Amino acid sequence: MAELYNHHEVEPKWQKIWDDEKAFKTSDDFSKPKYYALVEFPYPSGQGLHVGHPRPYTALDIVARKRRLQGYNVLYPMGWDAFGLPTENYAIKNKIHPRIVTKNNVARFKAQLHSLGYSFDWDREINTTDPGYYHWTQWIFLKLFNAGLAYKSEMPINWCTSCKVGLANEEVVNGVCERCGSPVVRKVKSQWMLKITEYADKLIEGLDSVDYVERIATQQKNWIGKSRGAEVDFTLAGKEDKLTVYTTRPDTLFGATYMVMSPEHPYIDKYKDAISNWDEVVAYREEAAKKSDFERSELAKDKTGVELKGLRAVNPVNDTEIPIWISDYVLMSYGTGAIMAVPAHDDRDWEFAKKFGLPIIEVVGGSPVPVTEAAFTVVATGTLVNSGFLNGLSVAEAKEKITEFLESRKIGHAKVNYKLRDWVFSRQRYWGEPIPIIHCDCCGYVPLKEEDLPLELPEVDSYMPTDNGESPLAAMDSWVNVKCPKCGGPAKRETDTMPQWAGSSWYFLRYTDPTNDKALASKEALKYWMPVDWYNGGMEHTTLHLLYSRFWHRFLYDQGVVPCPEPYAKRTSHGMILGENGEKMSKSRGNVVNPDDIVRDYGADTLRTYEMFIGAFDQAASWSEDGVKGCRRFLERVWKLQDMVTDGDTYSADLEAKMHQTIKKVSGDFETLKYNTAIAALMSLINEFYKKGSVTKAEYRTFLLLLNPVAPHITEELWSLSGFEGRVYNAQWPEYSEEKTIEDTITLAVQVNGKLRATIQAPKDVDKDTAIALAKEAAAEKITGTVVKEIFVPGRLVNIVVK
RNA sequence: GCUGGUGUGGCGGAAUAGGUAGACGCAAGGGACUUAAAAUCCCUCGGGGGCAACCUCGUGCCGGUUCAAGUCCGGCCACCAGCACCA
Repeated sequence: MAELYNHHEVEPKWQKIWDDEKAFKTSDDFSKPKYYALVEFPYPSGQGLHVGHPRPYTALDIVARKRRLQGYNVLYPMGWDAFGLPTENYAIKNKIHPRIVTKNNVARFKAQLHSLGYSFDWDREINTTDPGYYHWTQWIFLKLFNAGLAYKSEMPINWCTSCKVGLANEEVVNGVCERCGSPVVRKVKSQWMLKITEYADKLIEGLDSVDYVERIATQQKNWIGKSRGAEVDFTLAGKEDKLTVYTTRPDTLFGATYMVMSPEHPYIDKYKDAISNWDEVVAYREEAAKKSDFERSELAKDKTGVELKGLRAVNPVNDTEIPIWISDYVLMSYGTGAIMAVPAHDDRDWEFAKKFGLPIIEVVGGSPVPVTEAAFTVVATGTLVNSGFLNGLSVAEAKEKITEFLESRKIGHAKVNYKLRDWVFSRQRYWGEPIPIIHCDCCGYVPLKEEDLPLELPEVDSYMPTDNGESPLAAMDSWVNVKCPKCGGPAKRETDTMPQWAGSSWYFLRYTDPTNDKALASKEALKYWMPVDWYNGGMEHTTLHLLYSRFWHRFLYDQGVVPCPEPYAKRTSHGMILGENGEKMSKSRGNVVNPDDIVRDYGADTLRTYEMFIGAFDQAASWSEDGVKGCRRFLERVWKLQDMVTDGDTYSADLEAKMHQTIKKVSGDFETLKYNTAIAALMSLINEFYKKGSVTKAEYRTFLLLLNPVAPHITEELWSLSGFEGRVYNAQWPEYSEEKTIEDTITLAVQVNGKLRATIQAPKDVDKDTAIALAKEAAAEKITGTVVKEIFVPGRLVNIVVK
């Protein structure tokens, strides 16, 4: 009899052997077929690993391990996204250098990951805070700068009142800081910006060439928010200027009964003298300025606004004079900051018109209710009315015709707009990559020379950010004051640092050649390894990291640095692991599970198995300690299987089909995120072995191989105890034969009028007539009346239809 | 409001292409072993009816297509996620 399964001995033993034997070292042999599996590298926080981390890591570890058994050269790397605010805040609070904090956190994370038995190639470990790494982050920034895609701009930014730092639009969630939950206000600051908008189309088109799960692709498309329409010039009555608007419905131009400008529109000041109710306008404008963008949209229900009395616009298609209003429902940051209002065919304009008693003119017929009752916004049906030369046309035809008309008269043109904004790239913080730019009064912004990279973070006395919005680096005179690389005159360094997203926007490239000091990675390594074959990560990164890194990668492709336009061939996403009570795990809720405790009490293999068995991989799942116990029980049954092994180099006759079915099922499920059913199939198979009380050597061997990617330690131990050759990690993945997955004798369902009445046993290749004859015999009592139809589905059922 | 997704036992969840609903696991109940407990093993486990073989209802709700619907179509409802005055 075998001893009881002791994970305390088995797991560290094999982790050491794998390390010693360099079991998972990625080969530099570029002639072998490659497979690049990637999980998002963690931010090494002070809290240590969370039980959420092992879910994606185990999933791709399974894929990586399986691929190795299938003969691929596998790259499955890990590293640290280590710049960032929490580390800096911790450093400030505890007066420890962020570098030290990072080092300690990384050590803890690494030990935790190691205890889970992941097959990462630790020789390729990277760290974004390493100067040898951020050398190339800065290098990419210089490329962007030289290509005109990085620029400095005075603009209102999202300012987190607690972190004292500017945020990208993507980092503001419901008006508060994504990180700390504090209110975000608008603040005008000079910021480095990246022109991601220039890549909007390429980022949309690129989605067609990759295999992303549907919801990720759609979310990215919605975030980029491409819309097609036209810009139209309205003249200001009695003035030289034109008021240009953007609309997606140029077909409704005849229905424009008033205009609305954003309260920030420059024409308001320009035509101050013409506006007779100036005091009222100023009051409204001040009121609007006080509100954050969030409040403005929160208060969306009730429209407000003020008419600019004395200023009127002329509709270019019918020369009608119409009033101009200002209202905060029109945003300065989208389109032209002004709109033509067509209340009959736009919900917002309709509400505004109703509130202020403005005329509503129907120009698209087909509305189910009069347009005085509700706006008619449907585009698919409807024919133009009250619209001069557009009358009788469909909406689509009218759009085309009016655009031609506007272009021929030079009073408008087709125009595409995006919701995507440029990326605010400055952070007024210490613990980030210094931006390698020098500002010279004569030469402007001058990039550092490539040979002067990396520009290392200097030591400072205090990491405290300042209330005036300057980075702690600004106080370091000796570092700030330099000579201009161009003219040699006195100049100052940029003191803002890069956001955390910088280092993670290209890290997958570095893994291919992590120690290269001549380039971010060699051309050969990039050509061989890229693109990433399978990238899994959190849904929360869809409009942040995932979009940013696609942008950088596409840019690097355009620069000839990387060999393919898209970085990730396949992207999947895992669901969150919730607490036992179904709520998000958090300290305050007291429902946090520490993976260290699970590894200690049940073992790494149990944790891995449980997290894969917990439910559908892409959906949220609640933690259950009882569920963990169930998986441990399964592994103990696996352990005890060693006492049932009998000689036999083949599968036994009664289990042959089941063996082939299981190989097929497990092989397929590991590829399609269905880890839970793969494990269920293995449990089902082991139940068969127990029912028989024995398992042949061949069956046992296959079983261990199939289970190995999920539970690598116990399978490696059992493999070695059974005297199988070598190690599981470099054995071969088992094969199945499609033909053998079908049993010789199958069970057919017998239905009468679609209802199950009996089952029959028949040979697998039974013909229709025999099957029907058997079925009629088995369900004879139920067949009353005339048989009108007989249906035979091979391998499935017989259905007798009687009347 | 818009976009995407999900609704199946006491619970987590299964069910290629429409073809025996509830795999696998958990919990629960009963039994064996034990002085006892834990562990382990065996049995039961969607509702209702029947001693039983069986019958009947049942995959959020209403209708439809089909020999056959958890799966397809039409119309609702609920929940989750993302976006949200983007003209």
